[in-house]
Amino acid sequence: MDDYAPVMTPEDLSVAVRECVLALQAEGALGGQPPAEVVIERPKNRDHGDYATPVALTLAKSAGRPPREIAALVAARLDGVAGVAEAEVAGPGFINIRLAADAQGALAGQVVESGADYGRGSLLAGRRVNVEFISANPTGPLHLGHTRWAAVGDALARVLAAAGAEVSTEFYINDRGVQMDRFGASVMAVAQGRPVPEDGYHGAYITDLAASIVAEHPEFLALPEDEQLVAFREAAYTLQLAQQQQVLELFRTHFDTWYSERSLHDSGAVERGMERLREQGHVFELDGATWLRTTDFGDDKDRVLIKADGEMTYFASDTAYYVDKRTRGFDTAIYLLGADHHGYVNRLRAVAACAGDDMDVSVEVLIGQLVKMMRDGEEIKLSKRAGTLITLEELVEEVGVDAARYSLIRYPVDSPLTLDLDLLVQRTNDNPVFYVQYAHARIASVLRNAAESGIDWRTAGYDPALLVHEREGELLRALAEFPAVVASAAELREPHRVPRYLESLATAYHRFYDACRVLPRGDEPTEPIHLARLWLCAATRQVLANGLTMCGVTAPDRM
RNA sequence: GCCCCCGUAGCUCAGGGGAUAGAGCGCCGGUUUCCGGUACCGAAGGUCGCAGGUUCGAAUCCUGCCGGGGGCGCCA
Repeated sequence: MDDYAPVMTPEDLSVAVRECVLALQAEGALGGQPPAEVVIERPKNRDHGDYATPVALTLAKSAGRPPREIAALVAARLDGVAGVAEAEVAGPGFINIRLAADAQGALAGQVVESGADYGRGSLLAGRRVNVEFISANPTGPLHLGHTRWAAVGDALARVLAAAGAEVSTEFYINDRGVQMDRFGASVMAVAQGRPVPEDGYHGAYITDLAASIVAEHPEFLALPEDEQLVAFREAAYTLQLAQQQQVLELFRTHFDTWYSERSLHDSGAVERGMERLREQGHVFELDGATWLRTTDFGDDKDRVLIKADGEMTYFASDTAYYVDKRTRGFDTAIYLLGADHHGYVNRLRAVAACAGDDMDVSVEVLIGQLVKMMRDGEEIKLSKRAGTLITLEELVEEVGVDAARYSLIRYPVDSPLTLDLDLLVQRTNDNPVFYVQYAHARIASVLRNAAESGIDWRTAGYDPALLVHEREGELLRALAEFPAVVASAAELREPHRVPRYLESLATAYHRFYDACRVLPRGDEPTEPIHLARLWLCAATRQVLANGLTMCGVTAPDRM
């Protein structure tokens, strides 16, 4: 495996085409703006070659020549490039390119050698990124609204890391304020055998919390009322937070930092944040309150930091928290928020600007639309009051972690999403996660069979020039796309591109498998083509596994 | 009133300025002596909400309108 032909990936091809253009321009054969980057497409129509580039069309204007003329020049030069079998002008000025079989087939070897690293890149190298998501009150179980973020936030972090960013995930614990007191009061009331206060929390979990706290600390009930409230509040907080953490662990969503709002206040970070804003000159006093002039930076109204009664607003905490993140060395703070928080976008951006940062770089807010659920063809109405709130845990129990995560990640976050529970448990093609996992399991099975037949494909190596079948080419080009998919998913903060890609890769594999026999039949001898196809299988398995891992979904060898 | 999101096949939805707009489901019809048929192939099905604009080129970018969903706090 050390003397196979050099690989020609789409990225390589883009560079090669650009070099052709630059050379022509340097020689004076072609005018116009030197292209910063050359677009390479994978044409849908096979008559248009393996790859195509519209570079001549984009160059035509600045070069002052017809696109087809430019395309002819570039194509002629491209014909001599190693790994390019053919380059021809088509249509209004596209250049259709066909790769040499060995240059395309060599990718399988590269993928297998790269292993888990294939797909990783350096697009975001050097960027320190904080991804904050969920950030629920520790006053109850995580529900469906949090679950989308648990999946998407985690996948986003993995995708950003794959693109080279230094990523840290963070959960902001809202453990301060009246909600906590209401929570504590609710648990205490139940423990005392009294009804929950009108403005309290009503779920059955409150009863469970009260019961386990009383079992552990019967002495709490003897405390004076105010001390008792604190005791129950703190004990319930500890239990509930642990429950959230445990469920998220189960959901394979890992947080590097659990950041307590209390610690933000206790550490003096709030004062430091306030100081930073005063230095920047955007803080002012009015009507006895202290304000931040966020309207200087596109917010529709100024915001109160300290109320006239001297109390900090929630906004003050948010602001200090942002400054704290920056102080901890993050270049970018990404926030994943629900649609009900879209009003926060301009506010957070303005906060960054008020702190002296570039709000287009330092803050990014992703707004997610709501999640609905269906069962038996009918929408499940979710209501806190009616107690039909679905928790993360219940969803996992019903459909499993893989199906839940995959189907939540599969859609752009800014589009509303309806989970069909009946579909998610189906082990059929209708269920995309099974379709992709099945492809992985199928390949694993082929590789197992190869090993059992004593075919040691890995040490035997392969001849990449043998992968000339149409379906082999399709599959190789699909594999070649993966790094660009990961890069764009990271750059655009759109992790859904990964599962969508995996589905197309699974299709390409099934099509290949359907048309190309991998293992020798019966007692046929092992031919070079079998080895080449085994490498192709192994490469596909690797990319499916890498992509599924990026989604936090397992890649099973058997199903 | 102001702000955000959405409008693409019968349904659920992909589609970062490129050639003849795609997938799954559903419907109709096919494919297997042997590697996982939980697969594959084919057919039918579209004024990409409407109207302008930018461009060599628009589902994609811009403006306006129509339709649907969500949101506005000296609350936390």
